[in-house]
Amino acid sequence: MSRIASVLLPMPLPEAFDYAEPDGMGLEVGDQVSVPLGPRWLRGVVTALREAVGGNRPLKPVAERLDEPRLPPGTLEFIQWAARYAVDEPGQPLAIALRGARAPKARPVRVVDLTGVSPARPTPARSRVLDAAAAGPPLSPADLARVAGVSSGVVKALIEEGVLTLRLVEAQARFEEPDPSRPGATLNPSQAAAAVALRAMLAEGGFNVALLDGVTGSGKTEVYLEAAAAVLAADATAQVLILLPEIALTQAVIARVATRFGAATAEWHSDVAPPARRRVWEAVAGGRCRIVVGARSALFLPFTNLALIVVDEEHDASFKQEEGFIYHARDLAVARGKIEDAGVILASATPSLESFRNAETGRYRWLRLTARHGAATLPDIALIDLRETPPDAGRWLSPPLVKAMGETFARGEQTLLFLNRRGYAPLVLCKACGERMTAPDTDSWLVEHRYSGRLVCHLTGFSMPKPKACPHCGAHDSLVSIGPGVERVEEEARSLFPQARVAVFSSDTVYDAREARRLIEAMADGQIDILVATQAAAKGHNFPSLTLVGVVDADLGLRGGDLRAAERTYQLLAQATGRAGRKDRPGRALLQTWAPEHAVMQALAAQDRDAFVAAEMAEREVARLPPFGRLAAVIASGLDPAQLEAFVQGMAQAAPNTPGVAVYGPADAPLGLIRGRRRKRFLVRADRTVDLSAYMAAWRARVKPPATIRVAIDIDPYSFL
DNA sequence: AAATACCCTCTA
DNA sequence: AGAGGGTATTTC
Repeated sequence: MSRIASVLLPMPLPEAFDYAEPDGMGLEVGDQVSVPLGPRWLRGVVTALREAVGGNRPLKPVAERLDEPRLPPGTLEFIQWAARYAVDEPGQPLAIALRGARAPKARPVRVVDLTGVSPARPTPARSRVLDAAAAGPPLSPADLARVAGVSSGVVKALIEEGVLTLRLVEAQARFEEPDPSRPGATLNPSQAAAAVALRAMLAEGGFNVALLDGVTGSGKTEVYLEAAAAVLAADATAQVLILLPEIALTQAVIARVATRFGAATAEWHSDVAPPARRRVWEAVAGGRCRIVVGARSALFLPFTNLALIVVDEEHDASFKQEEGFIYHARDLAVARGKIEDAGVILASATPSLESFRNAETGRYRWLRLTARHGAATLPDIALIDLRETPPDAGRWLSPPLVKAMGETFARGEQTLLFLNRRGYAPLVLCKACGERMTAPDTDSWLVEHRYSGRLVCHLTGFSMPKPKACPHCGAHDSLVSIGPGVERVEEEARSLFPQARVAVFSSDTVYDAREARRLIEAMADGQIDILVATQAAAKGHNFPSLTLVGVVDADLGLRGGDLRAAERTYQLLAQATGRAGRKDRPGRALLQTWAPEHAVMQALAAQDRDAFVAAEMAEREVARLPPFGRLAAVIASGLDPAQLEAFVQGMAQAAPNTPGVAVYGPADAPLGLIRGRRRKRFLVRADRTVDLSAYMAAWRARVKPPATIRVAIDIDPYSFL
C-alpha cells in the first residue's frame, strides 16, 4: 500500500497538491520536499499523508525529501489558520514562513582543530592557544587568536607546523543560551505588581492574554522581560518572541534583552541579510534559539516550543500588513498563542480599542502601570490655537512654539518637532494654471523632496526631477510648494536658530537599522539640539535631555475622517508627547491645532486617556463598529473602467444575504487610480457573532473575476483608501 | 509564480 | 505562413 502526500507550495495556489510518496521515503507531515510542478521543480511542505485508495488519477511522485528542518505542527496549523482568516491561499503565508528556509546559506567557515601533535617549540603564547582550542567550541583562526589573547601569527604558525589543522564547517549560528537567573532591573511597586501577575498567569500555563497598559515611560519593557525570564527559567526549551512595530526599535530592545539575559538574541525583519536570516530560521526550528526580537513576519517562524509572545506597542498600525498577504500581526499573535498554548502579552501606553474592549470584558487580563519610571513626571501638554497665534506667512511654527524652542535651546536641552510627513512639501501646483502634480496614471500628489531635488510619489515610488516649467501649461517658474514636510520644518528651524544643530529623522534620512541607531545615539548623546521627525522617531526611544516636543500639525491625522482617525491621532500624539521629559527633567509638549475644541485635542491636553477612550467607545458602540462589530473591505482594481464597473455590479448582486451582515458599496476608492488601475471598494460590517472570514470566502467563491481584475479582501481593515 | 497555450496583428 | 506580442490558463 502506498501513500499520497499533500504538498503545500509557497505560491498563490488554491490548495495543497497531491503527490505519490515513493516507496521507502518515509515522509512525515511538516517535511520539506522537492516536487515537480509542470516543467519545474519546487520546494514545498507536506501538510497531510493518507493511504492511496484505488481509482486515483496517476500522481507525480515526490522527488526528494530535503535535508532541512521539518515545519513544526504548530507552525503548519498557524499557516492554515492565517490563510483561512485572511481569506487567501494557504501558499501565501507558507511563502512568508519559508522565507528563512529558502534564503542562501552562509559560506562555510574555517575552524581550527587540534591534531594531537605537540609544538616543537612551546612558548607561553602557544600554550594559551592550545588551551583555548582544547577548552571551547571550534573557533575560526581569528577568533582563536582573540580568545587566547595572541596575535594571528601565532595561530598561523601552529597551523603551518601541523599542531593545528583547518576544517570547513557550515556556519551555524551560536545563539547564546539566555540566563534568566541574572538579576533583572529594579522594579517600582507598580511594575513589580504587574510582573507578579504576569508570572502567575504564565505559571498557570496554557493560552492566556494580558494587556500591559502603562503610560509612556512607565517601564513596560522591564516588566515583560521579567515575564520572559519566568518562562525561560521554567522550561529549558521554551522560546520567546518579542514583536515590534518598527525595525528602528529592534536594536534598542535587543540591547535590553542582552543586558537582562547576558546573551545575544536573534533579530528578524526585512533588513536582516539572507544568510543571517537562514541561520535564525534554522536555529529557531532546531530549538537552538530561545529569544527572537523581530517585526511582524517573525510570527511565521518555525518555533518548536513557543511559550510567550510579546507584542510591544500593540496599538501600532505598522503591525498591519497592507500588501500581498494582508494580516494584522497583533491579531495573528493572539491566534498563534492559542495554537501554541502560549502566553501573549500586549503592551502599550495607548491600547487599541479592540484590546481595551477585551480587557474590559475580562477576555484579557488587564495590568496597569501607573507611575512613570524613576523620578520622571508626565510632560505638561498645552494646545496652541493656530487661529489666535498663526505662524507668519510661509512659516509653520507659531510664535508660542518658537518661543518655547528658544527657551529650551538656551537651557541646553533638546526639542523634538513632530510632523508625520516626509519630504519638503506634500503638494506642488502651478500658480498659472492650477495643475496639481501627480504621478502618471495615479491619483496621489507628488511630494517635493529638496534633498534629492525630485518629486516623489509615496504610493508608487515614481519620481522625477522637479521640472522648470509646468508640464500642463508650460509656464516657467510657476510651480509652488504647498504645505510643510519635515525638510521644510528643518529649513525653518535652521533659519530661526542658526547656532542650533538640526537633524531630520524620517525614512528618507534613516534608511536602515544602522543609520537609525546612529541618529538615535547622536540624539541621546546630546549632539543634536532640534530633531525634526516623522513617526519613525516618535515611538519608543528615550532621550534624557529632550524636554520639549512640538507637534507641528496635530490635526493631520484627523483629516481623513475614517473610522480610526481619532483613535490613531490620539495614539500617535500621546506617543509623541510622551517623549518629553524623562529622567529628572520635566518636559512639556505643545500641539499646534486649528481645532482645539476637538475631543482628541481636549483629551490630550487634559491627559485623560480613559475619558477619550470612553467617548470613542460609546460612538463605536452606537454605530456597531469595531470593537463592537467587525469590518472587512474588498478592493477590486482593473485597467478597463467599464469592465471593472460591470464586475463590481455583479459582485454586489452576488453578496450572500446573511443576518447580521451589511454590505456597502461598490464605491470609488479615495485613491481611485493607482498605476493606471481604477479601484472600487466594498465595505462589509458584521456582528461579532458572524464568521466574517467564512462570509467573505463564500462571497468570493460566487464570483469569478476576469483575469485582468484583481480582488483583494482585507479583514479588519485599517486603511480606508 | 511561472511556464505555456492561445489568439490576435503585422510583415513579407 | 510565421514571427511577435500580450493575455488567459494550468500546474497534483
